[in-house]
Amino acid sequence: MRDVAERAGVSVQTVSNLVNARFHLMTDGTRARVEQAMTELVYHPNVAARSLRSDRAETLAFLLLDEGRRFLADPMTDLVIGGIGDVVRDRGYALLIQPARPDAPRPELLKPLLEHRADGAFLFLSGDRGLRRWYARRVAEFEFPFVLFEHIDDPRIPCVSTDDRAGARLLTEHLVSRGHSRIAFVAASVPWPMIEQRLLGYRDALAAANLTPIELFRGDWTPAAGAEHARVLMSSDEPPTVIMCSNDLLAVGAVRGLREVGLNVPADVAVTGFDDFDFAELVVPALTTVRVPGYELGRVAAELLVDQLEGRVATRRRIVLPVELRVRESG
Amino acid sequence: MRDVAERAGVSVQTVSNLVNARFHLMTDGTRARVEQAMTELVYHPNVAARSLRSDRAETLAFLLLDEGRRFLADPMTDLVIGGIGDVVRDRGYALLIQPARPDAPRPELLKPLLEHRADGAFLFLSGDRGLRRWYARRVAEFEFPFVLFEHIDDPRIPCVSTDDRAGARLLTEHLVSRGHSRIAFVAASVPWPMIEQRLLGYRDALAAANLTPIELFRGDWTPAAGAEHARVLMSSDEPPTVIMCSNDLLAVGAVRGLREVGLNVPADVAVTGFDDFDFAELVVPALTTVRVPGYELGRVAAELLVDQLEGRVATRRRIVLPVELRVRESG
DNA sequence: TTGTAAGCGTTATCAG
DNA sequence: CTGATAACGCTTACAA
Repeated sequence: MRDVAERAGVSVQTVSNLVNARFHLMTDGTRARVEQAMTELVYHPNVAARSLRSDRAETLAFLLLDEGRRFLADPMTDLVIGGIGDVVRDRGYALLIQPARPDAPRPELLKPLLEHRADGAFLFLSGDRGLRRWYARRVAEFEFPFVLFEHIDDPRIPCVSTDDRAGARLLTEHLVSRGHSRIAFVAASVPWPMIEQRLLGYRDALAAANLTPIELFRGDWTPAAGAEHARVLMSSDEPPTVIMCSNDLLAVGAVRGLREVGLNVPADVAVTGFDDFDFAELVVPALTTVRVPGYELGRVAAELLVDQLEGRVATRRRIVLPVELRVRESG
Repeated sequence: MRDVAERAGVSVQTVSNLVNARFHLMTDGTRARVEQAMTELVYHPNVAARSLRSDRAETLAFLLLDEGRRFLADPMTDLVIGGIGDVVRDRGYALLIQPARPDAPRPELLKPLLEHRADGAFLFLSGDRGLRRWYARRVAEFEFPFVLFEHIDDPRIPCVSTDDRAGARLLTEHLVSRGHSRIAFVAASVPWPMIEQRLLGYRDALAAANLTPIELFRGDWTPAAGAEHARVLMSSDEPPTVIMCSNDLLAVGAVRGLREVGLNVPADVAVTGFDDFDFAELVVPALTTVRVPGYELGRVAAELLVDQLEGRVATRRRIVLPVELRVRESG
């Protein structure tokens, strides 16, 4: 910066003003000279120095608690990060992704915040509810701006979510209306807020129809796990007539698992998914599922956080996005 | 840091030494006292100050040239980032993702480097070959450590790639051996290094078998584009007997497009993919494709870059990973 | 409108 | 082994 100032024959102060778009503090001639000097020297401000001084990193952190070794393999995570990424880029921030395992309190998850590497955070957490709360409380205690991806009661906490409970209820009601009475719900073993809501919606609808829940929690979110679920359920004494999978990945696996034991979907057993990932309508049979707007969810969360950071008063700090039933061939 | 020093009754220097694991510069007693003070004050070093002083951000940048608005939606990009992410985390670096459009020279792509936000970069570039070279040259000129995801001749440039050309040749030969003589190759309109190699492999095999290429470049990498390709090709005067799609996403779309006009795969027309994404063996019919080790590619690149950064002499600076033919049901 | 000088938290140098 | 001090590049009072 000193070099630029010297070359343009002005003080560093003026260069700084220009970099920070305070154009009213200089003549047009000065501005032009400084700009020329900047281009000639290929000058770029050093962000470390800037954020040391201003205490703002202009970076937001996506803090992810996920047991998978390859978190980017999860389509819902991708959608959410995609939505966040588009917004924060447009608003001039960088995005830092920090994953950790959901099995125990992990200090590294909050490191980007504590080390002043990020100005605020998105909390996309799985695992035990108590542990999730612990992280949220800690971030709140340190007074870091953040947005939580989970609907919780505390009105002081900004949170965004999708209406998974309503979606699951609709889907279950649809299945009941088709005459099904033995409806199984399957999910991976690690809890996720979205999945908890889907389970509640399922139970709501079953209770209303006076049916008995059949619930199975095990494995991860891979098609292989879905196939295994299907095998386990179909070899029980009273096998279900529908396998309601808590996401599309499990569903596509369940379909395959059923086919391998000679069962046809939906003729012999129905299968439903959840999320409506791109492939859901491409597989055979096309999946009946619930569309969850993950990309939008990310966008909304990012807007909420950036507004919060820049001191704008958010109109709403607790947002729930609607979901939509998609009836196709599988159930 | 000053607070920690005061509380422990030592100088800031000693605290700094401890943070930087220079334990031999203090007594065990001092060390224990300082560590206690750090925990009590929940102290975390400020990375901005550290990198200002040391001129190292301990961050690596993934510089991506992709026309898609939602770059994370691409499975190959995800795999590569996943591999990189695992390695850089283990080696103590953060990863910054910076995307830009491949249509023109985009100064923002190199900003993380120029602003000293990152110490080195991964160049995952698409678009015109000349433009790709321009970026690589610029990064090299500034002497930033980097790794290029593309095989190029210049021996000074560290690069990693997969043997797409050989894979495409094998796949084409397989199709020829099944008696096909009208084999079409389809791809999106924006060039990618990997795709260029696949095209070359396809042409190699066709030339060897004395067959005429049928090539179609248009649209993007979505299943919808694949369906459109299929429609265009099948309505031509001499429709092909195989549609060789340059990735699995197009292939799954092509299968669907064919079904919609009443054609059966592989009975009426064969379809092949490329990459072997997770869904390739789950769709119906299961895709014949070529397995490209994207995750491994990312890992290898990250190891190369970190070694380079930390002054270790790389054993090899130009790495090509093997691919594998996967013959399934579709072709 | 422009210039001067202090200070952000850390690390490196050098003296005790 | 420990402590004082300067410097990294920038922003922001405040002075000219």
